[in-house]
Amino acid sequence: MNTLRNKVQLIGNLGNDPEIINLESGKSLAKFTMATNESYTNNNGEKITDTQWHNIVAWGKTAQIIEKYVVKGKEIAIEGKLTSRSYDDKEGNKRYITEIVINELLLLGK
Amino acid sequence: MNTLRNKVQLIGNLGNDPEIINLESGKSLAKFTMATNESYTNNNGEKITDTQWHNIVAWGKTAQIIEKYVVKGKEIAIEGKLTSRSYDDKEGNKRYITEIVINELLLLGK
Amino acid sequence: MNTLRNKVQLIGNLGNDPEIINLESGKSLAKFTMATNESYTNNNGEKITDTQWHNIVAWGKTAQIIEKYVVKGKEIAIEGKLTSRSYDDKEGNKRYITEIVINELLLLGK
Amino acid sequence: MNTLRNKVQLIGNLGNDPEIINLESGKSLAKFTMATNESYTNNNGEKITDTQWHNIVAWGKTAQIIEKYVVKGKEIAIEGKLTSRSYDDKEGNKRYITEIVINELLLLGK
DNA sequence: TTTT
DNA sequence: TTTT
Repeated sequence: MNTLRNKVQLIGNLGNDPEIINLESGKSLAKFTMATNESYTNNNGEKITDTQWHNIVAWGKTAQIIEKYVVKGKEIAIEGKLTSRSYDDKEGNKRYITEIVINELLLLGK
Repeated sequence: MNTLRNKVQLIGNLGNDPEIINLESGKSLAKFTMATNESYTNNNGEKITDTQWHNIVAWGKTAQIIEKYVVKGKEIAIEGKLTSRSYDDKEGNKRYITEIVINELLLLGK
Repeated sequence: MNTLRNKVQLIGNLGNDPEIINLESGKSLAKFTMATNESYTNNNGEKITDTQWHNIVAWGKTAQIIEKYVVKGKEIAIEGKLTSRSYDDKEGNKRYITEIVINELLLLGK
Repeated sequence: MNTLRNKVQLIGNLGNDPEIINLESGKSLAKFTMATNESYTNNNGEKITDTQWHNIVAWGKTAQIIEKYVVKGKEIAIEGKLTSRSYDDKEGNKRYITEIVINELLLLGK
């Protein structure tokens, strides 16, 4: 609900195998990183590739589909919500991380 | 080009007046933060408001429109690209920041 | 589900008051038309306004929100699915109609 | 410009080879139909497939890419604008057609 | 760290 | 730090 206010859509490839976490509550969680690749020719006629890496999180039924079908290198399309949170690192410093929480997943490629 | 691979859409309000930066190259740049608000009722019947804050960047003509018409509190819709970059902070630590670079802007409210 | 394959997003205004239909099954249905306005300057320097009209349909809880809060002229944002169907008109000719079935609704303006 | 107000995103397959039209003005135009497939299990436990067919139009450089790389059956992702227009059929009756004019094209599959 |  |  209210996904019209905060929506991210990415098409790209996984950089690693998903990490599956089974919480004590019985819920499961999948985490992985995903690359989006854009290539274009700049003003100097050079071919540029811009790769962006994204932190992805999925819950529940989507996490289970990911556990079953999604591996490192796989091409997927996702839609989700952009979220940021802070945590304290080992040295006690406040760190910020931005993650996309998946609403919908599409398996591409083959 | 290739915006289908990396697309963010947000509808929300500015948390501060945009910072306008005129680069030596003649290009201008606008930076601000934007909140997206989601409210829902949780399993305990409590009304929850989840506010996410986003770092927004705009270049060129869009930066000029922002300079003219967009102020703290203003409601806008944007579409852009999700980007992350690292920089070194004052203590020399590597820091990461995630920003949305605007492709398109819509002024809402009045 | 599977909304990534067929998604329409519109921001615009209602052309008429929504028609609310209460089906015998107990379900309710809202129907209305909605305009999207685009204005631009063409190659001859003339200011052009292109208005597109869309047939919108909503079911269930969304239909009830529309019945309560949405009237002719109101500005809304919607996300939905693009559908086409055929029917026979009064003269017995096959006619085709394209409609957007709402997944999500946002009330704009005030 | 102003694509935030009227945006369609489809992922699916071509139902026919694109028709390429070279206008006297020197512009080229590509036309084809595209299916989006949704499958789900209904309340009676039956597996349902809902296929929607869409009329697609592309101009200029996108039409040239389509001419080169896109054939019947090919999987593509598109983003475009929802438009409707009327024309008179052979019997002189006013007919309406809804088309999606492509802004952006992505070739999927292989 | 992916992919084309 | 916004807004409803």
